[in-house]
Amino acid sequence: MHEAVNLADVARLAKVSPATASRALSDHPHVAAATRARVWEAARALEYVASPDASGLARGTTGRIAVVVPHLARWWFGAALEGLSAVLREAGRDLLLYRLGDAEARRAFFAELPARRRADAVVLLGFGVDDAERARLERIGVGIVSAGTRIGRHPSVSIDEHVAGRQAVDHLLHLGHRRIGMIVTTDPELDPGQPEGRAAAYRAALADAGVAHDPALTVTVPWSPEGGARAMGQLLGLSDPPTAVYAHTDEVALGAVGTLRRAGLKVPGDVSVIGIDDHPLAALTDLSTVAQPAAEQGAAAGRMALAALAGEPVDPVVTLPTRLVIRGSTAPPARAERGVS
Amino acid sequence: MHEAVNLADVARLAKVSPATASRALSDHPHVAAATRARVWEAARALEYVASPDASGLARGTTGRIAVVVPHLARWWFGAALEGLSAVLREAGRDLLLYRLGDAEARRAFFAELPARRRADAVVLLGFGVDDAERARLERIGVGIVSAGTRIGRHPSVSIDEHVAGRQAVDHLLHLGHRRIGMIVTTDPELDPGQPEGRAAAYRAALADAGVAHDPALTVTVPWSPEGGARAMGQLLGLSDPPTAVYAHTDEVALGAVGTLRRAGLKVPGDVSVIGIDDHPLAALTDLSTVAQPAAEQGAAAGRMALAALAGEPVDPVVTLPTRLVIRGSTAPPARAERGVS
DNA sequence: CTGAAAGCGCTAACAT
DNA sequence: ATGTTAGCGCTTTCAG
Repeated sequence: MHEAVNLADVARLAKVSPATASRALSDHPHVAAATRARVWEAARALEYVASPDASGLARGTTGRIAVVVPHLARWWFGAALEGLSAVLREAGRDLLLYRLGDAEARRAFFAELPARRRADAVVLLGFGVDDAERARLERIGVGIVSAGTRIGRHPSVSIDEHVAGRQAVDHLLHLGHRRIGMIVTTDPELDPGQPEGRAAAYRAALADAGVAHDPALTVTVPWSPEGGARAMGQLLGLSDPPTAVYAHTDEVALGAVGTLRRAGLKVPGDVSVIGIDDHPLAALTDLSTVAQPAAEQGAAAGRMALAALAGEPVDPVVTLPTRLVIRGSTAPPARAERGVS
Repeated sequence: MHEAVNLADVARLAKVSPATASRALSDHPHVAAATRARVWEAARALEYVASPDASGLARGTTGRIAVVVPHLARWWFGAALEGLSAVLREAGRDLLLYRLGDAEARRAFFAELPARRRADAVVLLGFGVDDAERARLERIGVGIVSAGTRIGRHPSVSIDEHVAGRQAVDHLLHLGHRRIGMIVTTDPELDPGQPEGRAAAYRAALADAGVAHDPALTVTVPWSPEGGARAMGQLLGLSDPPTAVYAHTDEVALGAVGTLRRAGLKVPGDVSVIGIDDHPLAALTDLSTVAQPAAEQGAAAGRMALAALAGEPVDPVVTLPTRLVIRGSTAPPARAERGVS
């Protein structure tokens, strides 16, 4: 626990002024090579680590990026955060994590703007904000970027929800399914636009295939694997149950598969199931899905934030591709009921 | 993006000196109630948020806690981080997140001590460090606490790995299983003590039950659900395969279940499977397991760090309880092969 | 109870 | 190329 060593100590040991030491350590031009070497050597010897607070104060920046997330224990968020943290680490920026747990934490965050003066930029991961919240956020006075959702006109990365939904539903249609159920999951904390896009894709795909839309086949439940299980139960209770089910996320799809198994039904023999995400357990449980690059979205958001800080131009909207991954949970319906396309 | 407002602005508006404004805002004694109210009102009007860097510089603290994790996309880490972040938020501390991805990132972290001067305490989540790393860490000069592993003599929270392992294996033994396989998962990034404890429990449980230890029944694979799948394949290839399998984590257990299903075997009819964790998907897939409180471990670590900062006494070792959760993946062996206990 | 002044550790003109 | 001088925004003695 030896006492903190300052720039002054380094300067003294290197026999230069603090100013020169500072210049040498921050690789400024106009520093004699020999001097620079002497200073670095002194710094190394003393295990000197500059105080970012002090240099930030003097320079007017913090060296930190604030990252705001609504969840941490869900796959997408963890993966996105991994991508983001790797990019920030590479750039030598610190990551300040703000988790908006319940409604109260969320209200407090936007009311108290804790990120103010603490970060050079704010990255929002996977959740939308209302106009009032956006206004508050903008008062923090730093750049804003987001991944997985759009925040006003600020730069953002995400997938095309509509395309992802079409990839999933079109796959089921191609297999010959005509009676396709959809499990919509809502999460008050999340981006309201996400379920919308994925649900609209379902309706559009059915319409394009000439399949009549049956509202009974759409079940909405709050986000959670248990929700998926319950929703599947409801679909099975229908007088004419679906031969295939499209869930908005893999975790929910896995819940549905669980219910089917317990009901003694075969997947995909009796019912096909597809999700969206390509959660690590999807590969394991042989779940067909639409893969989305979560870590890449986080990384791209990080790069955009860094670019904005560097004054470089930033794409306002980056869309990353999704990919249909066909595994063993989807197959043609047992008795092919080909529609009159 | 209105210009940053400083303490000086607040002081001016409240017609007091910056010193008094500072005292009033930090709820010091010896400030007239009227003055205090005037200052707070001014601060509110200007949406003043103090610069933690400046006040930290002056006061000698940072208001931040550094949290170091080896992974983010795995359940335990996300959950622990959630518990930790909630506690820190409550206490008004900021959370600085350091993720040690690959070996290079890890080396850099310990070599460059980026947490130095940036945080008032360091919390290590779920991984052990070697002596050299610990020495470096201690040079950061702030308190250290850990969850999920022990770091020298620093305070830590965790479960009793040995007890957790016994709960799982004893359950299988109680059901009448005598030929029990174990899937050990190693992760170079993680605490080497963890697999040790869980594996030792297996051997001890078998010994106590008078079951001879067959080395062929222990398979070691690197951490990953796929690892679990492969390991199960190997166990199935044995001339006398196990009737039950104990996996060190649920994610791995689920991989094993996948392999069994693909092989056309029934769980638990043909083979019982149990894991450790109580991962959210365990409930869903009806996996028996030993539940461990991940979020609580993170929260406890946070509280310990805060207590240490406050100069309060801190328990050096906190052990949280685990709990056997019996679900549908475990049952008595088909042909009960009672041992000669 | 309040103000003036010094300083936290560093950087950025401004000199030389 | 290097040293000197001001602060960055806040807290904190030390005086009143």
